[in-house]
Amino acid sequence: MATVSRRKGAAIERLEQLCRKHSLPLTAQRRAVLEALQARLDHPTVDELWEDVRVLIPEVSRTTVYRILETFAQLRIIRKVCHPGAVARYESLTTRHHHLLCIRCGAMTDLQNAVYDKLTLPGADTGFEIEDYSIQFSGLCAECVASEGHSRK
Amino acid sequence: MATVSRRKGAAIERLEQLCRKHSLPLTAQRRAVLEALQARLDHPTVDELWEDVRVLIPEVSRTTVYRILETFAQLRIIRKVCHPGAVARYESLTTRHHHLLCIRCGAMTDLQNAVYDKLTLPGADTGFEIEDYSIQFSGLCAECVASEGHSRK
DNA sequence: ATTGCGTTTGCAATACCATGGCAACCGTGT
DNA sequence: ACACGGTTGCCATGGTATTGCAAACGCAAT
Repeated sequence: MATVSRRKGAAIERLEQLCRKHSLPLTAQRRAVLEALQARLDHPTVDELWEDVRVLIPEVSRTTVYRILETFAQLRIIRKVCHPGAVARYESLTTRHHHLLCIRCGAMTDLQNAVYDKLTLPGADTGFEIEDYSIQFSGLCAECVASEGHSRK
Repeated sequence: MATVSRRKGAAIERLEQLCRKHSLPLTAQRRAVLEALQARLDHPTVDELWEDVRVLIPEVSRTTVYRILETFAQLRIIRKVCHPGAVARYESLTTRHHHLLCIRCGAMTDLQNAVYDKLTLPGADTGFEIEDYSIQFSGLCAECVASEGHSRK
């Protein structure tokens, strides 16, 4: 199928490190889930990812994908995306970026702009140990603007 | 401007205006849902709000609460909170604020700090018509820091 | 390479969240 | 007061996420 000639990918190496660190066995399923997620540029749901993983491991269970994604999110290998919809979505950890979210249809797009990447994190007075941030810009996507254009604010 | 008589609550008045504007009947259920949401300072789930509304209208249906919240969110009277959990959460529209989110347990707290309130919105080149934004700071809450303190980063 | 242990996986069943259809009800304008 | 259209409540349905347990697997010691 795919050419295996390419090197391992930095994130897979990182996965090996993290699995060792947390004493987690590095199974074929875990590898496949991470690869499938990193091959995507959007914010797939669990079922979408399941479809991708089945290409690599046809007999993989949906439950397993659920569990692996949850585990990875806990270890901060991937990120569970904040989305107002009722289904869980994930994304691989890439560079810092932000999200454009349509209030009406739920469409979500990435936004990368250095202007927003230099904020200073809140201090310890919040009670939280903040590691990262992401800005959610909310509004209307192009399609919804077109279909809602008359109602003024 | 400071002399705003607190008789009815500004948001209820706003609700009446918006209902008229969109030709929506202003029912007792809609009033109760909005009041219940504004009485809370957190980010309640639909069921949590349903419990509150039942105090005011004992025979209200859970389905109705679902529908009203969805309608209000569409009209931008309230906001559907972005939360990685699988259940929908809402908050009443207040001033611009941001969220501290625990990656581990899902706890969510508001953060209000003028430092983060002066960002310029992305332009039309994004294809979106942005109205507002909110920053999601992600990390560990105090409890989870305590229970995860050994794993070095 | 083999063995043994603890973890993970897969399957099925279950719980839970959210939505849709339909008759009765209620708010609104006349 | 009346009639109309939208809303509500109930029930059923669809879909998502979680749980328990036997079998399979990864990992490390032998």
